[in-house]
Amino acid sequence: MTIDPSTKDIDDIDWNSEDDQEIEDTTGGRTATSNEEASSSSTPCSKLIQNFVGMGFPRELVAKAIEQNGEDSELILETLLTYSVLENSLSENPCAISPQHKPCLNSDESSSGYNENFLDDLSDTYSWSEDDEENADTLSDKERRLLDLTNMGYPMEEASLAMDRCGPEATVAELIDFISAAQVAKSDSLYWQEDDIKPKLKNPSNANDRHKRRKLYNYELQRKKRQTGVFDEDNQPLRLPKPMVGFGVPTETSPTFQGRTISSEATGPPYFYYENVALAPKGVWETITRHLFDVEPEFVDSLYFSASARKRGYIHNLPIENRFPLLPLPPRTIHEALPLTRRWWPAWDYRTKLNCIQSAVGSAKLTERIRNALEVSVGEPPLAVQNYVLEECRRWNLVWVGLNKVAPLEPDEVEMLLGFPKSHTRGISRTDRYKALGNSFQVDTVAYHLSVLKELYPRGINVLSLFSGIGGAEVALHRLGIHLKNVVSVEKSEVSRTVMRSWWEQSNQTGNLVEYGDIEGLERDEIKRVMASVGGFDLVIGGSPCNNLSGSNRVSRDGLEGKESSLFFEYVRVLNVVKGIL
DNA sequence: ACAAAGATGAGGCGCTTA
DNA sequence: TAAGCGCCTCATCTTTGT
Repeated sequence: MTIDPSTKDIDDIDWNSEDDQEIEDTTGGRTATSNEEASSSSTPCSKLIQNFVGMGFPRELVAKAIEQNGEDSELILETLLTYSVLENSLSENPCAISPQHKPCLNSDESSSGYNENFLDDLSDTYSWSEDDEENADTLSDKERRLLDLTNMGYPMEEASLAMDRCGPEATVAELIDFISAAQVAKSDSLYWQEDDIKPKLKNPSNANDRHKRRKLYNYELQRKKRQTGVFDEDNQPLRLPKPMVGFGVPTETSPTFQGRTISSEATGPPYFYYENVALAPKGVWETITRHLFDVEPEFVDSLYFSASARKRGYIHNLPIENRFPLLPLPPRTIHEALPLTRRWWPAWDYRTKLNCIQSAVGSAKLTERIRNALEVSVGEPPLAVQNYVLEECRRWNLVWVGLNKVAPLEPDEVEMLLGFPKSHTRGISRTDRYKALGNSFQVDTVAYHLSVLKELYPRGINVLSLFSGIGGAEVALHRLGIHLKNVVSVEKSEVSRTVMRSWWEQSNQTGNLVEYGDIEGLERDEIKRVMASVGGFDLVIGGSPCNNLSGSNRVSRDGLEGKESSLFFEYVRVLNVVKGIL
């Protein structure tokens, strides 16, 4: 362990001036809500069904809603209203029924393609009486106002959020004002527009096929449900959201969510941020969540920030409002990120995004094998050859660098795709560079989540960085323009520590860097001592080893109890020590 | 010794089809 | 519903070459 009291000049980083590209995520929606009365859901309550059927909802929908929500009448109602809103927004022009506030900001242009796709085919699937008000006297006051708003054409999620934010006494007019304000802040791009690599749902040719439409309808509902990142309290398997955008990404329309509630036990400071692979074996994320104060994981695929995919789960107690991305926004297609490949890219290789960057790369021999396979034919190769080449390209993330020549990404290119400065890992062996980079954060993704700290700590922060690797967290904070007062870094690999220290010096840091090698040897007294010396920690950040969780591991994918991945519990231990001392 | 190449599937999910 | 298919995955270990 060493302390480096650097006394360099103020660095000349181009602080991205304020929140230029700030995207706000105040759109309505709902997070997981506990259904207190769901315990006896095995007996479908016919009275309950009658009640909702009496309101004008189709019986089959009511049954389905009960199936989904148990017997919590409020949840059932919300689900049914969601069906209703979906129905209304599809069967007619949503804006046409909107009041002066124009609630559907992004439906004018962008949703048209969406509708054309398949949703308009759902329009006449179900019908129920339009005048729900007739039955409104059986509803609570809250439910009635919710109905009012949805009948005006406001999305259910936004109406619900507005009611929660504005309190029980708010008038409908006030609620409308809130919703409108939220919508103004909303991005107008739609996530299904651009980057849906392979749209799985085709336009059903027979629009009258009721059964097919039902399937699509259910699919859409499930999608909406997954978007909220529902985490069932009964230890139900945790489902990954699709699209995997967590609480929102800058480049896509945010999923609807309703803020979130974090237990007092989990509330910062200190803020904590934990990361690992999204596609871990079953039960792993449930366990991780349980040990991190039951905070719901945020699953994000970095392909929304980069030209390469990276599906990761993040658990943190940071605010999720007023995030902003690093600028400039990085290229998000292969052609933009690697323009020189365009010239050689064959039309039959329709990849626009790279797969996840891993720690091993394809060999030069493979490049030769592929070249040989391609050179036997002039012009477009036979389908079998295409398939072989594409398979290898996908498996090894190869790009076209010459005629009939594919190659793995260069370390510099990997650095760029992951958001690191060019040559960040220069000076270590090529193999080590690939390995260290493959184990690292995607900087833009993490920075987006951490961006909320800039406002909270305008004078800089103290960071405890566990499993630092090559310093993804530090680079992210630095690029955000957050001054690093003290960084206490714990990293086992000497090679990675070298990269980190080298970056620290080259980026003219004015704070202190304290390095440890072994997290297991970092005991309570030492933590206490170092905290006293730096003045406590504002952020505890780290991604614990994924070795035993990653699907790529064919030898020892042993889950959280695996040799390396069990170090997750060291993260928990150290975090709790820090919380205890603070 | 060091670096590159090759061999080594399971598991999970989305989606389609029977 | 269930079975089947396509796709992807922060990797490890041994062998070979320099």
